[in-house]
Amino acid sequence: MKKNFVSAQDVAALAGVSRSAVSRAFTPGASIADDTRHRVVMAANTLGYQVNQLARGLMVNRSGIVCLIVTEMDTPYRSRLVRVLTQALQDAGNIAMIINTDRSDESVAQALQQTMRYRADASILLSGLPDRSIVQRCLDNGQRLVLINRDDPIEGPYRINLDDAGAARQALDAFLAAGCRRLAFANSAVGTPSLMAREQGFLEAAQTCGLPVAVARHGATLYQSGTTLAQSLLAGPNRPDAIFCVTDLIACGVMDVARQQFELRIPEDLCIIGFDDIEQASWGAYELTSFAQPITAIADAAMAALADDAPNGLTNQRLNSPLIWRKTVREPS
Amino acid sequence: MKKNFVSAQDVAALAGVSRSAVSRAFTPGASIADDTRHRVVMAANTLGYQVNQLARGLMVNRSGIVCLIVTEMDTPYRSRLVRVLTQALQDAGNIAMIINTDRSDESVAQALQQTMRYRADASILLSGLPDRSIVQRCLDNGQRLVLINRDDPIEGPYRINLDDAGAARQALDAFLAAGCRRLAFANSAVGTPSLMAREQGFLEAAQTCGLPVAVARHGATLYQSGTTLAQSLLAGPNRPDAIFCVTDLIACGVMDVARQQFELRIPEDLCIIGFDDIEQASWGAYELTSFAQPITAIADAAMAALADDAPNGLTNQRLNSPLIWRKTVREPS
DNA sequence: TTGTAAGCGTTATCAA
DNA sequence: TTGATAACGCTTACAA
Repeated sequence: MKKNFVSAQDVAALAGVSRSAVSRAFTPGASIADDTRHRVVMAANTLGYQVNQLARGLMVNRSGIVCLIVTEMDTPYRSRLVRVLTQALQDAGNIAMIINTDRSDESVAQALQQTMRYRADASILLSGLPDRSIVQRCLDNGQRLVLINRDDPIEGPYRINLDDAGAARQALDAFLAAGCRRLAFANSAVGTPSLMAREQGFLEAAQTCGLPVAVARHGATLYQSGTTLAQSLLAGPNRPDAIFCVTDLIACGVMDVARQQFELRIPEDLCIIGFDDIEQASWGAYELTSFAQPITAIADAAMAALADDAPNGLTNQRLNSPLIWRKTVREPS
Repeated sequence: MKKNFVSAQDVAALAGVSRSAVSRAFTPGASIADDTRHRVVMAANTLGYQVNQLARGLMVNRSGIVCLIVTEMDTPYRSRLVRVLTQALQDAGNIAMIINTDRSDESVAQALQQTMRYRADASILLSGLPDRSIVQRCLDNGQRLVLINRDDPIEGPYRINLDDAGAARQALDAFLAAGCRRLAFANSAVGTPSLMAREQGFLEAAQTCGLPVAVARHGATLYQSGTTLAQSLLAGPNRPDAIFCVTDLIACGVMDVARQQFELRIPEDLCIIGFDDIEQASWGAYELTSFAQPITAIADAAMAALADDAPNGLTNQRLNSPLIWRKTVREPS
């Protein structure tokens, strides 16, 4: 039989006060005499009492729980975002629940239902987007919804996005300044809005300059996809001298086969730009020039969206991802 | 004013039944007529009702919440473990809460208090260990406690550990077979029990063979520490020809400076073994021979410890980490 | 099989 | 400032 936790009742008995006094002792700004609060706290400590947030949430209609719904959270960028978000939530007095999903809308819908069962104050979606009806249901029940890097045209939730197209243009400029003319784009096959926005932006910018772009799409957004993408891009007749990779993970894969299999020097023979600025981008083996995800800004925006007095003007934030120059693009001479 | 969620009351009213009927409709194996259950479910669907787990937890004295207490969760090994654990919890019908800590016992103690406030059924500590009194308090309140890779001699919690010393011996054997004689050990300065067990095991095994080991300790268990460790180990007069790195992250740092700064060939001039088998270990730039964390076995053991009928014999599991041969150690010829 | 009523551990309201 | 009492949304005897 499972033991019960210590309750306010127990504390009240030991301290010789009513249970409301115990409640007040743990409510900031409640009207209670210093003396009684002291007695209650003493009793609570000897008993090891902790306020039951489940019961408290029932009363105040606010659980303090925020749900993070995430795919592939063991990926460098994703895990860093999760860490920063959970930390920010903690600092704000909330607590994070994590639900893993695959990319299917159905699994995200299930996650959102779970979120509602625990009466989470808010859900933050790091990937995936379910049916509009379930989104609406969350909203109807008073749950906040924050979408990160989901550029879908959906009304209601707060949305935090990057200027992917702008970054893509900047990447093109960097390549042109380095003297590159045979351009390529290495994408995964998942087709997420933000990923496609990077491709689209790069293609359009190149078109403006009258330059063609070889684009390849393959697999998940992982290192392994980078290796096979490099094989198809570099084996062709008109070998590119610049590849914009939709993600650092892919860029690392591209670099490794470019060097080891095709014996290319980077950046002399081939320039590379990635996206995310994961930790490995700064490692000696890569020194990858990459656009940095503004993780803290994203977390700040998310926390602002969760604040009680969140203004309506913020419902669609677009943040910039600065280009971090390292050694995979020749500097303009 | 925050909106309320739909309650069983609302559903009962719409379905024309009592609230207990609603409760029964969502309790597996409850005695209820098919017809009424159907009516209730219909009503629940149109209203978007989800059982309130907070209130439910209050009644059944079981929240379904399991807390993961973790340091540096954006590290490759850690994030993979968190992903697998959260997934396993989900599959078992539980839900994961995440609390970040620094390594201080105080912050872990605070995390455990938070865990108790949410009446988590169990807490899983991936790092850090607080005062025995707070541990005891969790246990007293009926909360399960699982410690992963914490080799502390503490009674009560379930403990899941690796055979670090055995792995260290195996590493030594591999180096010896490769013809290495000038041994080194690259450790971080954090001094976690499992990290120290690897060092200790390596030193003792080497001593048995009468071989000295140069050991260096520095910084956190991160890539950057590997780079500075390599600098101090490789710059000396009697340059090692084999380095056992306490962690893959450190091994990657060591490899990058060994190659780029000291122009050493791996494994011809220098053999390296790591620990964890993180994803990057398999990347083309490293191809690191490393001991694999048995992540799924760890998760399975943790889930077994959380099961209602968890036997007592399991309280101290020790798992093996197989050596994954890649290309940083010369094969015995 | 069903509804009524009590109880879970809180906070909020209202007298005292 | 304090204690009694009524919610909160659920489950679970107990009767019907």
